[in-house]
Amino acid sequence: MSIQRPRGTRDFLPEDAWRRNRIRTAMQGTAERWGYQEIATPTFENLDLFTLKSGEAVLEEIYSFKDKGGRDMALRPELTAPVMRMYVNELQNAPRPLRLCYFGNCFRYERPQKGRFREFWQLGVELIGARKPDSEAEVIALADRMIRAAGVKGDIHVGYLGLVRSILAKIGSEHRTAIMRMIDKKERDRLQEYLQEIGADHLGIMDIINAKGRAALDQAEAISHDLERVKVQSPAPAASSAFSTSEGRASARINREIEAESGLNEFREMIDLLDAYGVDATIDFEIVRGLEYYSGTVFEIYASGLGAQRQICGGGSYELASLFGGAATNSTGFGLGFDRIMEIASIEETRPAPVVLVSTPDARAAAIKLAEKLRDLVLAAKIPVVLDVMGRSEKAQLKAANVMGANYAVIVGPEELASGRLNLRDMKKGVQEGLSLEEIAERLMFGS
RNA sequence: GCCGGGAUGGGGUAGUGGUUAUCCUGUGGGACUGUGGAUCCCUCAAGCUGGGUUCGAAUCCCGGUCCCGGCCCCA
Repeated sequence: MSIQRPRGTRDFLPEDAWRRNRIRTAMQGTAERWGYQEIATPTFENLDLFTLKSGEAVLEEIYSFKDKGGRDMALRPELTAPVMRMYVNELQNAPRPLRLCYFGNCFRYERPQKGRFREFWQLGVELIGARKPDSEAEVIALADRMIRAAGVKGDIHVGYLGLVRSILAKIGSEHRTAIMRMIDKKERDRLQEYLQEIGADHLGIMDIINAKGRAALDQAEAISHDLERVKVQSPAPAASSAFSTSEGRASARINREIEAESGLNEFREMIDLLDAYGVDATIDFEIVRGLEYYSGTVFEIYASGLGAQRQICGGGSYELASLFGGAATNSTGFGLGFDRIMEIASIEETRPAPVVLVSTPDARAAAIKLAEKLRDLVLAAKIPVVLDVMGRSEKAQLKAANVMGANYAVIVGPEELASGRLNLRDMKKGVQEGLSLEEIAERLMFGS
């Protein structure tokens, strides 16, 4: 019995690995052309980093362990927290804004299913320390372009937490988490009942989440305007005093209130900027992305063809730097589910076929040197040049070349070495021709 | 954590209680000592795992592992 690979992990065979690399390069190249610089963080971090950001509840799904020094460590379950930790540790004095991108494996102890694995890859960007509407529009537009670079079409839904939060500020704080949760879960009926029970059904929450697109924005503004005349229900603590910086280790999920100003004008500004980028996005206040460190615009992108796990991207503006001990800094970013992208990515390219250098035993040493030279000559086209290492007959070498998918073989024996003209064999046409190594390289790269 | 369907050479498969475990593909070699793909021959190589039932289990039953799909969750 051989050893099996761990549950929820995958092996990537040469074809898979090549495809993954192509698509990763296409998407990351897009980010780099927008000025985002790649960074990398450790595969494991102190466990606290993640419980601080996401709460103790994540412990159930985190790969955590004690190292030999007794420290609590965790395989990273996501990349935003490590990136922000890195920012706080060593980039707080870097010129603003910071445009960072990353690609890395993450780990979650979950039940595998379509588009969900225990080791998975996230590709994302963070834009740190810039003005919100501009940052948000740029980041959403970039997400759109990166997905397109992979040949994927997604539906972008953009929401805004400020409005819902400002409505919630008028409701007793004990109801807020439950309401946010029901919105996120799309439990319309229960939400409606709940709002009626607590006498908050006149505040417009249902109207907001039911409206979609431009109409939603107009509706939001009307509701926001009405809201100014609504009295705050008790008990309603002042929004900003609930979070005490002296308790810096509190989870972002608990006891942490982001200012509840509606800020709808900034959201509208951001939407107008998105138009300038030519991004087709649906305004959707139902997107709330549960966690409290999100501070304004949030967005998600969905694609079809993925079964139950349709979301391929999620992001928004947030403030995490202060949670990790830095100065409060606005950031906007997103993470893309790379494995889900791979499921639906369309690329037409095929990898370059190898060239096989076939030699007789007495020409082997010369063939090695010729192969080296030929690799340099065809470097730009990334054409692999391979030699036989099986001690095979010339016939068997050609057979192997055929199996490998080679379009050309270069045949080297005593006669070719004596004349300096190597035999370039076209494997498709079955014809061959005596040429110099340089001529062969030309032929391989540019055809005949 | 829950529900359903699965697991036979490297890949794809047949076999519903007794077979030297089927076939295709693949691997390496050969027929063919300087020229590939055809054909033929040889070779390599398999019932997830642990129990149970039985004279006898790949086959029936139970536990586990892993895979596929869904629920929960999704930072």
